[in-house]
Amino acid sequence: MASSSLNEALHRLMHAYKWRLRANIRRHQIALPITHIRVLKGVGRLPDCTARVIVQRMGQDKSRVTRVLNDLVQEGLVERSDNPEDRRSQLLAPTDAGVEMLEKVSVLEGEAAACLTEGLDADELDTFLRIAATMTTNAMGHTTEPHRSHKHG
Amino acid sequence: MASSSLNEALHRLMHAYKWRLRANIRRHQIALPITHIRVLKGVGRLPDCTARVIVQRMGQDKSRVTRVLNDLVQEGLVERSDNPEDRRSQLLAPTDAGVEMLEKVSVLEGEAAACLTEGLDADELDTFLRIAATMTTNAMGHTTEPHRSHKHG
DNA sequence: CTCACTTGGTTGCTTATGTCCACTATATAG
DNA sequence: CTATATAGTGGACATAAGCAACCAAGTGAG
Repeated sequence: MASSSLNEALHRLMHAYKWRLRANIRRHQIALPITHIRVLKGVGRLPDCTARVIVQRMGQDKSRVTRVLNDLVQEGLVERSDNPEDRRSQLLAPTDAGVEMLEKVSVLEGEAAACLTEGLDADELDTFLRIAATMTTNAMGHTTEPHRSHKHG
Repeated sequence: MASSSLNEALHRLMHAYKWRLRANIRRHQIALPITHIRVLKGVGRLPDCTARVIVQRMGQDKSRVTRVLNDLVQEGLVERSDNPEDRRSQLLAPTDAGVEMLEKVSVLEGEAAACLTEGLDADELDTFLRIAATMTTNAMGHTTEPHRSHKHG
């Protein structure tokens, strides 16, 4: 039946996709885990990027983002600078090495996407993306919200 | 660019789906992690199930499956029995408690699937499943094989 | 039969990922 | 100023995944 199919299909797809990504990362000799790559991408793409922005865009835990960011700074791929508008936060930007890395990553992801979409036409891909987005929204938005920072009223 | 969209869409979908599943698991007071549930499902569904079968079906690491199975046996949800056809392996079957758990799980997954597919018609869902399956195959089958399971050539 | 090799399973170790909680410092509302 | 919300950090822990070494049992070749 459909429900069970969907669950299994998603699990399989997740696993396969991650597997493919990892394989590509290896082939390209990139020493970064997937999450780090995603965060780096965020930093590179978003203009006035702060940790908060990353957290919101990726739906990840704050502390996780902090740690990943620490790693990226450590590796010289990202730089923090004071945020003139809020002294609690810092602006994030990729270093030259970070930009270089981002180019590699772009290639890598392009390859992964090309691999996955082999045999699919643009129309199908489009449909898939649309449905995936719908499912994502459905999954997130239902019962209680994912993370409403603590409140006590 | 489509490739970037696909990558991000998959990441988001993965995250959202897992999140939804976890929320449902909590609601149903089931004390099993996702992987354990999947393995239990496999054991329940496949007739002459061994660890090897699970490994192949789920594409998971052998060691992981072993450990999960140990947990499930520990919790009294699965039983091992000697495999008359191969003394290296054991046949796996759910206990009564396991069957009971499987029923709960079935409900839970049904709910998750229902949540995800809200607003999608059967046709769209079907398309999604087909494309997801294609992508999974594409992702797995490309460069080097993960493990060439049993021989066929 | 023995020998080499394969296969099913187990264990140890390491990394990656995700979540919860507590805490600091700053911002902002009343 | 006080109370509370927000941005970020770090600790602790649970889950997930992978790799390598290993044992025991099967299998095929000689």
